[in-house]
Amino acid sequence: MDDVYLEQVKAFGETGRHPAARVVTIAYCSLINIEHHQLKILANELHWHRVTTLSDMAFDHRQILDACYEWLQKRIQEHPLGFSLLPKKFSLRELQNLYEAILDVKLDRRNFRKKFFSMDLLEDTGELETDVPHRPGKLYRFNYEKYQKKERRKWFGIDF
Amino acid sequence: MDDVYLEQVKAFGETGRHPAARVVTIAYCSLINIEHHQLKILANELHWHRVTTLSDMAFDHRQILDACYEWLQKRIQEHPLGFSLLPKKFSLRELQNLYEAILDVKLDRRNFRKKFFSMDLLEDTGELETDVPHRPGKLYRFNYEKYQKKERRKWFGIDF
DNA sequence: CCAAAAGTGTTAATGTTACACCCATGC
DNA sequence: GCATGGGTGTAACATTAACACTTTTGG
Repeated sequence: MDDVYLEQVKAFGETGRHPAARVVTIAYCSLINIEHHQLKILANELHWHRVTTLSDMAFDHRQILDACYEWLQKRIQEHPLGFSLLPKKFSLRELQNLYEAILDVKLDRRNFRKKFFSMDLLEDTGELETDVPHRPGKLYRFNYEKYQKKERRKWFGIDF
Repeated sequence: MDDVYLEQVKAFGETGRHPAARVVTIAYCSLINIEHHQLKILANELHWHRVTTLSDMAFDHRQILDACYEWLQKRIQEHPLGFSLLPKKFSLRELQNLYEAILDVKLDRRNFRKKFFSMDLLEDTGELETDVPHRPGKLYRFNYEKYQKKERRKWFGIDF
C-alpha cells in the first residue's frame, strides 16, 4: 500500500528467530481504514484478519503482532492516532467506538465526552450526522494545529 | 562491556543518515553505574560524558541520544529501571536523587516517599545508612518478585 | 408514540500537591 | 548544642468514576 502513515514499534533481532539465518525485522504499525485502502499484493495469501481470531503464524510473528497491539493500546491513549482512522468529521460515538474497540474496554459516555472536551482539541463543525435512525450527533473535527502547539509536560508521575 | 542489561529504544534507518550508504542502527539504552563498569575499549576516544555538556556528534547521533534520553525519562516513570543503578540496599534519598537527576525536576520529599510506599514494592531491610554526618536513613530493597506478580492495568486514561 | 442514541450535571472517591515540625546522628 | 538531613501528617485541590433523566430524530 502507498501513502500510509507508519510508526515504528520495535526491532526484532534475536538470534534464532529464523532457522536459516539471523534476520532482523523492524515492525511498524499503522491505523488504516480498510474500506479506503486496497491490498496491492493479492498473491501470497495476503488477507485482513481480526485480531481476535488469528490462525497460527510463522516464526515469532505472533510475538511481533502482540507487541504491536500492546504498543497501539498504549500509544493511542497518549497520542491522537485514532483520528487517522475516522473521517475528517466524526461523531463522538465513532470516536468512542474506536477507543473501545482498540482498548477492549467499555467507557462511560459522559466521562469520555468530558475527557475529550477538556483537552480542547475537538472543534464543532456545526454539522450533524445524517441517515441515522435516532437523534443525530454533532460532527467534530480534530484540531491538529492546536495539538502541535500544545506544550506537553515531561513529568506525568511515577507509577508502576 | 559485558553483562549489562540493555533495552531497545528505537531503530534508525532513514535514508541519508550516513553519506556513504544506507545504514540501519538499532539504539539501546542501559543504566549502569560507571563506578562499577570499565569501558573495555580505550581506543577511539571512548569516554563517559555528561548529557548536559556534550560536544558535537557525528551524523544523526545527537538525535539518537536525544531519543534515548527522552525514552529513559518516560520509561523510568513507568518501570522500575532505576534500581539497577543503585546498590541492592539504598536509602530513599538515593532513589529520589536518581529520579531528580534523570527527570531534571525537583520533587517533594514527603510526596515522593508516599508515592513509593503506596506502590508497596520497597522492603525495609532494617539497616541504616552509615558514615553520614546526620541522622541515617533507613535502607530499602526493591522487591522485584512482588513487582512481577503485580497485575498491571491496561487502561491508564486517555490524555494527550 | 415508540425505539434508539444524543446530550447534559452532580456527587463521591481517589489521587496529587503543598506545606512545617520534631528526630537522630556526627561533630 | 548545632548543623544536617530523616521521618511523618494533614488540608486544599484536582481528577476520575459512577450514575439518570430529558431531547431529538426516524419509522
